[in-house]
Amino acid sequence: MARGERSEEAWAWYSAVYEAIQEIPHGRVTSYGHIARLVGKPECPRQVGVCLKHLPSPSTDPSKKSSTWHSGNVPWQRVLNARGGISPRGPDGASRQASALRAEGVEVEQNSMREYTVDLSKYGWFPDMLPSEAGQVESSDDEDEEAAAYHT
DNA sequence: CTCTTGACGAGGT
DNA sequence: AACCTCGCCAAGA
Repeated sequence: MARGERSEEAWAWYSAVYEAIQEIPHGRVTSYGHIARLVGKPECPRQVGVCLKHLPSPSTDPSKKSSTWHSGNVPWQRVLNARGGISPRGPDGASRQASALRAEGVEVEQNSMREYTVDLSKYGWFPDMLPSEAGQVESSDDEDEEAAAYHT
């Protein structure tokens, strides 16, 4: 199976990841690992990065059919590593992500190693599961981290 | 076709 | 606390 073209399996993986990322509220951030967990592959945070790497640009290319997902409708900038930092990858990539985050009110700091970081305790978004899929919300007693970062 | 490489992360040394 | 290893799996080379 999966020999015709991009296997449907891979497609499904990408879709799930992009959809999960779209669930991240404006002005909040989460980690690759968390997205991986949300889509049922807690051991594959790496693959989440792969998805973003291949995220199409929103570039209005007439010859190209409109991709369902692109950097224009997928808040890729809200995905950071587990430490709340923006991974180095490209020299300009990190700064671009930092700008995008700041543009939506997220405070992005820069440590001595010129690495951008975000305070996860303040902007982190780590629900147990996707709000869209959460049929039941276990209203426990301690869920105040959500309220910690409201008000822009 | 095989081999290496990652927008990562947890666990072990 | 720094560094090493493994898991995972799609893409490039």
